[in-house]
Amino acid sequence: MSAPRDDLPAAAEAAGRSTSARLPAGRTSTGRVVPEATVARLPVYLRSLTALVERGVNTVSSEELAIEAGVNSAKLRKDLSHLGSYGTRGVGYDCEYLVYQISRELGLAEDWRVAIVGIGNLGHALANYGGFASRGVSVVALLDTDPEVVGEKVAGLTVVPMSELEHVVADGGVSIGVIATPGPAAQEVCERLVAGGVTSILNFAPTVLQVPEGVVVRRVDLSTELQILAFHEQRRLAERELADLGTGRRSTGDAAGAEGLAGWRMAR
Amino acid sequence: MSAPRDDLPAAAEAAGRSTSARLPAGRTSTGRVVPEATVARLPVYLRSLTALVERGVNTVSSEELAIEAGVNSAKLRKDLSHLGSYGTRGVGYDCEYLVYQISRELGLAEDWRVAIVGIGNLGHALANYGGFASRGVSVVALLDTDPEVVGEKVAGLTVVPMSELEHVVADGGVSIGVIATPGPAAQEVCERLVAGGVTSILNFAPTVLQVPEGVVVRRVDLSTELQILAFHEQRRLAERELADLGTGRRSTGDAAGAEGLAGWRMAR
DNA sequence: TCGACTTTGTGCGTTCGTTCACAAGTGCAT
DNA sequence: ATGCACTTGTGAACGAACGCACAAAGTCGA
Repeated sequence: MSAPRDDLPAAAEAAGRSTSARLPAGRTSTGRVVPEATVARLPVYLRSLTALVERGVNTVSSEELAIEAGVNSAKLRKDLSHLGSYGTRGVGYDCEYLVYQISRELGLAEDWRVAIVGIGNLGHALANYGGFASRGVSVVALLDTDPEVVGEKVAGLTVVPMSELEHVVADGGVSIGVIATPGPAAQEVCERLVAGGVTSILNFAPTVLQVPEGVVVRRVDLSTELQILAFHEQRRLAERELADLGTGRRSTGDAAGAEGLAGWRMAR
Repeated sequence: MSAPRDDLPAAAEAAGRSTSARLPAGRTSTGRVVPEATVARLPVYLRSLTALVERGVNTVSSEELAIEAGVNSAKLRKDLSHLGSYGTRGVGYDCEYLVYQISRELGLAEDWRVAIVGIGNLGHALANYGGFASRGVSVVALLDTDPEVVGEKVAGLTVVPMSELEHVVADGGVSIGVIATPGPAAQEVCERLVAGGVTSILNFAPTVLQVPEGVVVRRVDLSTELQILAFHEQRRLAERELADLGTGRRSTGDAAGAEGLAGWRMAR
């Protein structure tokens, strides 16, 4: 049977806390260094794991979880090894325990408060998105300039006017700001968020924000994503043409066709 | 004058990742190879450049453009050098010409057709997003299951029922699909899109899609992004606590406060 | 207790990406 | 012309990330 590590919510302290004097950027509470690339994948693993738990799965091997998460199994193991040795050789990983450990690593034990600025369609979508409400992150404020929108109830919260921004952010203990405004407004909103004490920003506006040192910004840009896809489309097209020129029909073009379809669901 | 620019910690990796099999790093029409990391930044440069053009700027140096785009100038130059030698030493780059070259490289000369599946709040937001309508990418179909939504006019298009999917995609020459459905529906939608001939997918659902070889998937996941920010918040918190332990209260917290604000706008 | 089998954790070579630093080119003033 | 100020393009060093392959560590059945 799987290793019964029953130190779930309790042993957060026992686990790490080497509390050595120096902790240069990059170290976590456990003193380990978690590479950025790994951090970016942890949420994916977390989601796959919670899905498994809900399906009643107790234990999962790196191979299975890797398929679920769409990564290489060696990479998965290395990623997890950065958090500690939480697997059991010959068995795999205890799903629930791993969920707990990854959550802890990501800082989802605390409850980070989020304010969303700009309650258009996107802002609505974000506010209503139940996905993160569940753990670690809770939306506590919605703001907009439009008098039509202000006062409206969205996802159980009342939209407040932009003039309240600093107030709401500072008093509400908000540390993460989400910008879903049109591009031109983004920089100013950003500055006001930071002034209110926000130190992390998720920016959906098509703008590169200028922020003071110490503030982390992540940008999500729809048209950027589409343009990257366009690039790949074009490249594929060029390759196909080139291939056709040569042997008639070999290589990549087919992969997207019938042949590839046969095996595409092997994972599951 | 310390640089106020904050290097985005994870910019390169960020949200999207290609699920498809190793595409042999893109060759351009000229036979050059453009690294993925560069491709991911080109849209940002493109946006900065078009903004400059609109402001009436003719020429820009790598240093200026780099600030605008939030990257290191050496990186910018190397990125651009992958497209060819389009700059003039001692002068800089001709904005309009560079816009043209980057557009061409990204494949925005062609007009890629996009279908959006799932017209909830997010789907609405995407459909109405004017940003990409302008160049290279045009939304030609909206689909949803909900009879309430089907028939509705959004952004000048009528929402059609999901049963039409393969038909609309195949006949409409759609090569890029955007999935904005709830998680559970995503995999099936994906399969049907591919069956209709889509070879690139932008997935907003919280799911890892299984696709046949040759199909490129980029994933944009809100809660993933927030969890990454939570990680950084936590790390910063830990560091601050540790710093306070040492010298009383000269903490990094101040950096986000008044002190940092002084210089943060120098770029502009 | 033993041996066959499974799966983790990681050392290592490779590839990819970033940054530095500077030679080579360009325009301008003199 | 000549020299100066400026900026590109890139070689080279560095660093991060990937993935293979395997020893170590565990399980399970007899």
